[in-house]
Amino acid sequence: MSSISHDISPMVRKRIITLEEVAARAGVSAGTVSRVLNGKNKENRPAIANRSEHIRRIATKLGYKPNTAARSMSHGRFLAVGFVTCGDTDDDWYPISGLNGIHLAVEELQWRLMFNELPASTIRNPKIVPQLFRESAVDGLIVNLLPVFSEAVEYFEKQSLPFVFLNLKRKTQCVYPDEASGATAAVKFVVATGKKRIGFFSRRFPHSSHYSQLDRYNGVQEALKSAKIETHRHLEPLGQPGDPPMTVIERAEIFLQRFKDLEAVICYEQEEAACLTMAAERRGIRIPEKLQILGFCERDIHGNTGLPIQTVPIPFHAVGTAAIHLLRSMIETGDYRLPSVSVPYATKILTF
Amino acid sequence: MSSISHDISPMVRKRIITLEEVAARAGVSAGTVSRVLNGKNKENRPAIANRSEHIRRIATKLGYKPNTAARSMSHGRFLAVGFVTCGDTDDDWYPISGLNGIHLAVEELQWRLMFNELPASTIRNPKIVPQLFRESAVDGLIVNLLPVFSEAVEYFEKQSLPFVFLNLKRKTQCVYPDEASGATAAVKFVVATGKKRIGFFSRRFPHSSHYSQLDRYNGVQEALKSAKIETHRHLEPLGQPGDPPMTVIERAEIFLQRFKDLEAVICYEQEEAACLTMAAERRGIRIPEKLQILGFCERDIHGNTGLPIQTVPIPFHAVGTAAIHLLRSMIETGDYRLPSVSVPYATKILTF
DNA sequence: TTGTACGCGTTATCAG
DNA sequence: CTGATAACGCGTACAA
Repeated sequence: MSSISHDISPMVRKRIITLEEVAARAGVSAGTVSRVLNGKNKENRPAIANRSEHIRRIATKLGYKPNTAARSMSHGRFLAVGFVTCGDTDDDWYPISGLNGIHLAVEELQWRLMFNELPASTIRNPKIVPQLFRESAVDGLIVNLLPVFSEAVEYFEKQSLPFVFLNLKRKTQCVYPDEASGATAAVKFVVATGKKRIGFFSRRFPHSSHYSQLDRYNGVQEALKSAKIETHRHLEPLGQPGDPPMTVIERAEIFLQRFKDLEAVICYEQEEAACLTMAAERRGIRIPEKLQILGFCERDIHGNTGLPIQTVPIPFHAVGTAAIHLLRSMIETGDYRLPSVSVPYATKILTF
Repeated sequence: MSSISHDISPMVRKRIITLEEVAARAGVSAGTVSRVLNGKNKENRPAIANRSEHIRRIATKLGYKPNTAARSMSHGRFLAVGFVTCGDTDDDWYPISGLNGIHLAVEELQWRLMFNELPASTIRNPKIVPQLFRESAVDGLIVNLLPVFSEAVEYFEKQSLPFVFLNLKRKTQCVYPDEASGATAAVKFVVATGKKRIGFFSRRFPHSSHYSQLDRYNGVQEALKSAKIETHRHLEPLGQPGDPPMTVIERAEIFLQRFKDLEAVICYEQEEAACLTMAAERRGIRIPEKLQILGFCERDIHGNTGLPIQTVPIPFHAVGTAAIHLLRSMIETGDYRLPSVSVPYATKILTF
């Protein structure tokens, strides 16, 4: 069916090359090779520099690669950290850009990054010891476990590894986006385009389930107040407590009916923005001509689609990088309870 | 701002416990503890069973965890594999469900999973040796590198590790979804709802850049033919070769104008489905009442939003699991060129 | 700067 | 079934 289905050509399996073998070929001892390759010699004198260069060339030619397991043993540390997400099918999510940021910082430190999963059911079952804690393989953990964070924090405290939680707002051991700065950026951007009647739309009424819900909401209201613009164009909770949950589109329809004069809406997330757009077009409100819609999102996912939604990019990449830096401090100082870090939004807003 | 900002309680740092220490406490030798914990003793006689139980209890009490680095050294293999994605900012993507499937299979094997990035720029620059290939840390690689796959294949061949490509269709060393089965499932589903005039919409005209474009398109046409339904309700390439690229929404508008009688549309991906939905609503075509829209997607991302798009779930989870099984065969047989595996779609289609 | 020797924690071998 | 011992590959302290 596809036009691409060539064979992949044969592959040569290489034997593992050790320091010892490089040393033998170079006529020196393994210790010397190790020092040269790790730059622990000053190489002042030209004779030495030449010999060292020779050793490096041989190592390259032979395809020598240090064995990280051996290095870990001798070093007494793994020089590796783990990323932990929940892994529950159809429920797992994490920002890939966040993992990119983590990897970037890990690579700079010459560390390695393990990928781990810890389902909610495992956390809740005290009888199960997950893989992650049955063997020791890393020096610390970056944890992305929003669905069950309160239980998760207790759970990780019982372990002996340092850890950093992502996107959780506590006094210590957390790294999270500063939602107030994001809200401010969003409002400034909208105000700069001349809009006066600005709403906030979210799937739920901001409550305590995740800090970003309340922080974005409050941040928007405060920024509007600073700009002397009317606040609180937002829906209260709808329906009775026991009612079947309303879809986001239904809520969006009510929102648009309630606030007929809106010029712009800042949405809690991209999903709300998409639903609101759909609801608006159905009512004949043309987006973005008649109504400007913004959503907070990991990245600009609408490149070249033409979808009329503007994106406030959440700084997950920077969050990931900062998390590794925090974890590194914990590992190297031995103090596992360092204060949390709040990462500001960039002021730039992506456009379509 | 947030209502949640408690302190995290102090943490006790534990020293590393070795086999030797467990052995000392149990009054046996390290070798014995190792054998007992690894179940290499039959434990026939009750006295032995009791002693073994005692050893296990002590190990648990002391919080003994095998050191994976030491185990790797002794075993001569890392018992770990790497997942490789491109990591380019704003361009990186992989199905999280696929990584879930990989992790599941890795965990069952009691292996570990490393997360690696290999930017296109690194692959193209022969002078750079990336982290991934500067040290040896894994027994094999699962590679997800679509943006540059042709160069990537050559690149990996030069290395000494076994590898499996995801979502690439070649004769060997690949695992990918069987798009024909997915197209058939989609068409069957739509036909079962009584639709007769069925279109196919994609951002680009199906070409060779990725096999799934052509395979989904052909699969749909063949399934339609089997169902004795008119085929080829699809746009040819639009515009001239040098023109600025058209947005997906613009293309969707032309599509709807061209095929006015459609009852259902199967879209190449979820993104096309979203854009088509938007374009349709703008023309007053109510979705899904007047037009049924399906899109292929990693998972049902529209849970509870009310967005009227139906999802054909791509079996990435199964692809990930199959990839690990294939890689395992390579590692254990020493044959790195095993035939590729095509993973069928489930027949179930998610609904909203 | 070099070579030697040892330690890291685990598993495998082998004699008892 | 057990204990002693060697081996895995690397880094490094030590003496030269």
